[in-house]
Amino acid sequence: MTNPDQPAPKGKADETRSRILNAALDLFRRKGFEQSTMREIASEAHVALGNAYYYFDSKEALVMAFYQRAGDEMAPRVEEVLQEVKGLEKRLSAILAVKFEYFEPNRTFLGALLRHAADPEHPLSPFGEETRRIRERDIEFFARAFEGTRGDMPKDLAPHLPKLLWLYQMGLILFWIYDRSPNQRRTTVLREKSLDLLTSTLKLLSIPLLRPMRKRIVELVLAAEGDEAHA
Amino acid sequence: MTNPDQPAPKGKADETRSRILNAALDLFRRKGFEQSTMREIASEAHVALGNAYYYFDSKEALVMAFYQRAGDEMAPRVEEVLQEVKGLEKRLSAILAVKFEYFEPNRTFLGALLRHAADPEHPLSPFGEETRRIRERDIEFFARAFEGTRGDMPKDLAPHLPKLLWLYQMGLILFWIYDRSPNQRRTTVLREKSLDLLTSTLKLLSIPLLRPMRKRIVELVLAAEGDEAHA
DNA sequence: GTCTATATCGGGATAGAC
DNA sequence: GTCTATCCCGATATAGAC
Repeated sequence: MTNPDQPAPKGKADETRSRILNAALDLFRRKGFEQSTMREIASEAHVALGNAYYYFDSKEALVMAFYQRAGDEMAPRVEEVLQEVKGLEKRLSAILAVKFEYFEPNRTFLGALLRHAADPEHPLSPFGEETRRIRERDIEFFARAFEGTRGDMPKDLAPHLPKLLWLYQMGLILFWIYDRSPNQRRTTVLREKSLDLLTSTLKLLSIPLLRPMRKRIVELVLAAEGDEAHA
Repeated sequence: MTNPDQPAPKGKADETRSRILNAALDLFRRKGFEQSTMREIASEAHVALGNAYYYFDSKEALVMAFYQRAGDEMAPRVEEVLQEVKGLEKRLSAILAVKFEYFEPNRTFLGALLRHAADPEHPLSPFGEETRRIRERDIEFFARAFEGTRGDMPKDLAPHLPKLLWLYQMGLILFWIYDRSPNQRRTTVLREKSLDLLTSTLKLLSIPLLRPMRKRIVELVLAAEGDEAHA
C-alpha cells in the first residue's frame, strides 16, 4: 500500500530508481563497469531484473544517469567557488578542483563514459546530441570563469574560449583516467602547469601584434564547428 | 600468440588467419563494427566460431590486427612521401594525407579502435602498452618530418614535438570520425588550417624572447610523462 | 504506473573433444 | 587447428500482482 502520510518529495518510483542507481554506482566503484552485471545490480537493489530495465534502458543508461546527477550535484559547488574566488587562473583551477574532487571516487569506471567519445552514433558520447544539455551547462561554467576578468581578454577570441576550455578539461580527465601514479599525482601537477601555461598563452595572445594569429584561431574554430551550430 | 615482427612465412595458419581478418574487415566496412557478429565473420571466412577465437582473442582484436596491418602497409607510402616532399608543413601534410587516404574506407568502424582510448585497462587502448610499438613507429614518422628543417626549430622543444604531433594527429582522426559533413569536408579544412596554425606557432615559439614559454612547455610534457618513460 | 517472476533470444567468449 | 557444445550476460518479452 502506498503511504500518503509521507511528505515524500520523492515518490516511491524515484526512491526505487535511485536505489537502483546507487546499487549500480556502488558496484561500478567496487568492481568496475564491465565486471558488474545487471543481475547483480538488480539483486543488490532488491528489485527484479525487469524492474531495473524498467527504470534504465540499458546498463550504460546508468552511467548516463550518473553523469546527469554529477552535473546536478556539482552545479551548486561550482556556483559557490565562482562567488568566492577571483582571478581567471584561480577561478578555472577552482572549477577543475570541484570536478576532480567529485569524480575522484568514480575514477575507475569513468572510462565507461568516455569510452564512447569515439563513437558518434552512441548516445553516451560526450560530444553527441544526447549529452548536449549537460555539456552546455558545463561550458557555461567556464564562461562564468571569465567574469570579472578585466577587458584584457581578446574580444575576437573570447566567444570561443569556454568551448575550448571544456575540451581542455576533457583532455585532462582522459589523462587522469590513465594516470597510474600514486594518488594520480601526475595529473595534479599537469593541472597546475597546464593551467599556468594556458593563462600565460592567453595573455601573450592578447597583445595587439598577434591579432592575425588570433584571427586564424577563430577561423579554425569556426571551420571545426561548420554549419552545424553546436552551441 | 602470433608473432607480428616476423615477415611471416605464409603457412596454412597464416592463410586462415588472414581469411578471418579479411572477412571481418569486409563486414565491418559494410555493416559497421557493432552490427557484425563473430558468427557472421566466422561463417563468411568458412571457419567455425571457435576457430575465429583461436586466432583472435576477441572481436576487438580484429580491429587491433587491422591497426597493425595499417601500420605495415602505410609505412612504405610514408617513406615515399618523405623522400619526395620538402618543407616541414608540406611534409606533415603529406604524412597526414597518406593516413587519411588509407583509413578513408574504414572511417565508419575506426571508432571501434579509438573507443578504448578512455579505458587504460583495455589492451586496445591507443595509449596503452600493447599498442606501443605501433605508436612508436608512428611517432618516428613525425620525427622524420622534421628532417631537412633548417636549425630554426627550437632545440629545447624539438625532442618532444614528434609525440605532440602524434597526439595532434589522434585529435584530427577523432574529429574526422565525428565529421558528418559531405565527404568529411570539414576535416579537410581543419587539417589545412590547423597545420598552418601549428607551423606558425612553432615559428613564433622559436624566437629567443619566448624561451621561458618553451621551457614551461617542456616542463609540462615532462610532468605528463612522469617517470614512466613511455618512449 | 510500479513491480515480480520467468522464459527467451542474441551474441561474445570458453572448454574440451577430435 | 579445428570443431561442437556450452556458458554468461545484456536485453526483451510476457503474464500477472498490487
